[in-house]
Amino acid sequence: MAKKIVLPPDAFLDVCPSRNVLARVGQKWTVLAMVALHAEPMRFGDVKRRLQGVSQKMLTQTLRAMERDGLVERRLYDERPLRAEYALSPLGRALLPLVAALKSWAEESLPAVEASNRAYDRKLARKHARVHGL
Amino acid sequence: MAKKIVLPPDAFLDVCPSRNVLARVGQKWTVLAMVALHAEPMRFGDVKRRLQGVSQKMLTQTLRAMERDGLVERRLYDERPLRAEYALSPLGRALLPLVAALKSWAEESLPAVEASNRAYDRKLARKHARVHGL
DNA sequence: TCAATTAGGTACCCGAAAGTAACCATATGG
DNA sequence: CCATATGGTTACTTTCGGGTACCTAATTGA
Repeated sequence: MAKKIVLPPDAFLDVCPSRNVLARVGQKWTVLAMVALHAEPMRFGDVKRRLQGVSQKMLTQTLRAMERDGLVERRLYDERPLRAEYALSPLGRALLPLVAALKSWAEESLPAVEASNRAYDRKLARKHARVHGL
Repeated sequence: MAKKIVLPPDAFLDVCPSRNVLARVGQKWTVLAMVALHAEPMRFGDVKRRLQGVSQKMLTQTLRAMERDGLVERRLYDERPLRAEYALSPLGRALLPLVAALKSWAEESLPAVEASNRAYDRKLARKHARVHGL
């Protein structure tokens, strides 16, 4: 039997499963949920209140997916009423600085991005007027 | 007229447009395209070959969106045949370290994530068997 | 003359992501 | 008795990201 050669993952290759990992971080609520959990474990309702506009279903779905990927740990306490706590796992804590930086970058760059959007749209409108008819 | 109070962007708020910025970075090909352009300007075809599996339409769409957001600059040279070069803008270069780290994290964490997936699925299967019927 | 390269654009379609609404159980407060 | 809170699940629907296929238009090589 020939020795199996193991290549390091490379997301540039279309067969590479690391693309899936990348895709999951790209889910709508994942980054925000991670940042919400940055400091201490939070209860479901607390996270929900933090992520304004998230529906119950989507938050459950997001947290479940993160749990499945090993980014968060879910602890369900058998109390009445129920109590569920979510905390970043070691893997999640390793990812946290990256996504937190991403969120911060998005907030800081918002003015620049919006200005660029407007400039692009104006340029496109001028071109359209020139070509299509003024 | 009352003085307008300007709050800093906060992606936790559901009205905050920074969420859109975050969403665009989460698009399937954006991160890979940015990393591909990390070193030097590249031509359309070069980027396409680098991002294995990307369709021509999606690459155009991705690069256009990035251009509109001010992440890349597109230079079209009037040569025969046409030549188009894409380069990271200053804004894009500021974002590059973050998305590059994200891509690296995805590649490095792939084994851990896959192991976590398997463990989670096994646990879920056991629970299903216990509840539904063995 | 035919094919391939350059860099796109457009029409059409599917499946996944996301949202809405309803339901469940248990418990406390009015 | 009803509303609230806890933490979900399920069904249904809609949106849209992403894909394939086919088109342009100019130029080069076989």
